[in-house]
Amino acid sequence: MKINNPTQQQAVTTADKVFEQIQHAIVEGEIPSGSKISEPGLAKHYQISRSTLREALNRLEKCHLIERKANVGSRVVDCSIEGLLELYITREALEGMACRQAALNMTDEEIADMQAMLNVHSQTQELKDGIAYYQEEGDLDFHYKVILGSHNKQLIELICGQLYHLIRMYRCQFGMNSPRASRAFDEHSRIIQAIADRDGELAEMLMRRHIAASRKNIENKIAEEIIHKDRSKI
Amino acid sequence: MKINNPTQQQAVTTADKVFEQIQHAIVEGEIPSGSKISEPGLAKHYQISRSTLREALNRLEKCHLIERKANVGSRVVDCSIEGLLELYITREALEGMACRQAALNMTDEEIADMQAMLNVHSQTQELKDGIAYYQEEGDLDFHYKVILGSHNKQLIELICGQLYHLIRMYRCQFGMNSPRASRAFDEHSRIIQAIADRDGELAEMLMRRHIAASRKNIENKIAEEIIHKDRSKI
DNA sequence: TTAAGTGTTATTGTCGACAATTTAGTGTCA
DNA sequence: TGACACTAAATTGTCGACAATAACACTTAA
Repeated sequence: MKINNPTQQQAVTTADKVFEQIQHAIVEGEIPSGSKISEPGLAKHYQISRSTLREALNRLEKCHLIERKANVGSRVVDCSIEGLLELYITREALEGMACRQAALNMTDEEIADMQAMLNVHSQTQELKDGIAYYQEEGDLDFHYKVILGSHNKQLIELICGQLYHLIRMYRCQFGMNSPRASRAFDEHSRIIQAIADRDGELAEMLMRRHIAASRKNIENKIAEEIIHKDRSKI
Repeated sequence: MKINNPTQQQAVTTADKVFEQIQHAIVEGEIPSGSKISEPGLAKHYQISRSTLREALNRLEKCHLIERKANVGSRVVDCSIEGLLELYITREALEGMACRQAALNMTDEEIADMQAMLNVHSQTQELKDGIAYYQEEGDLDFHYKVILGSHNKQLIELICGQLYHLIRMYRCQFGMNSPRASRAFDEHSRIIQAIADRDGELAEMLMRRHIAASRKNIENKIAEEIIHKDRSKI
């Protein structure tokens, strides 16, 4: 499974490939957030025509990485703190419901598969003290499996197809490799347990708390940084 | 406020206008759901070039009214019962959270405005037995105001910019002018009350029940229709 | 010095044509 | 008759050029 787009098919057209390249560049911050996009410039850079580039820009707009205004042009979305918090609130709603649906709709095989994955992660975590690996791939892997397990095309499309690119962008730009690794692991375990018990209500509640905890963690971090900056100013 | 797109600006470019026309045609069923879209055909019909048409198609894809496959073409989404139920589940999650946020973030003026609107609706409802008007415009108006009241750009864009076009499409195609008018009115009242009390938790719960009730109403209706069909077959 | 107005430049929107791919149809062979 | 291969037609993807709009610089007047 390609972790970036588990739902979409492989890129076949050049617009697809350029879309993925630009997407990567935006997420990684190579194209800075908030900057204006020059169609002629980017087209020349990627050696394609403007029509093809615009096709790629449309896909970027679809996953909320750029914003367009008629007769004015495109800008990369800017990563504000408010935007990040709004994103997490939306995520809490969608993934919470996805988790509830997963408890109702996942097959026994899918559940077993997810439990096996968690075992692998737990060993890897113990071996490597696993903060980096676990949070980067493992966390996304877990959340993807839950979302796909909802068997709800709307939820899958909205979360995996749209929100997650933005989330990855924020993670990169704000340098969040999340220090909650071990605690997150426990929370993941409990969520899987609730799904295995087919307890949708509990599963949703746990997932929402799990994401809300991340959000509060971010809020605290931001608050600390502000305090730190204020001190250095004085 | 234009009820179809309270968030977007007015259409200025021809691609925008054609987008709105096709959108209307799809929602109203003039272009049947599930049918294939011929780019040369539609371009000729609207007297525009294929480039412009493709720009419009991209926006239709953005609000999930059509689906595209590389090198194959576009199809109007087909209105399956499963799709409708999935849509309502997603809506329950998003609007529930939007309602919670509205309770936290709406200004006193916005709340007063919404209460005034409900009063107007109640009178109109009594006057006309108001099923048609209330459900069509009034219901959408209420939900829009709550969503906008969340002051959360992500939620607003996802619900108003994307999901609601699909919902209107299903409403038209399945001929749902909802017989829950008076009951829905009571539920709306209670939701506004919870928002006015700044009780986010209750507001979310009530909104979720409100939407879940609609969903169950649909499920029952579908079940009846199936029974009816089975009888007529025998 | 600022404000408004005007002309120039650059960017975006739209167009028609060509290339690449898929689909449909035809014919051949087992 | 059915399945496979091949050809032809239609559709989609890509390209470069032109038209329309917005951004910028400069001039002029208060």
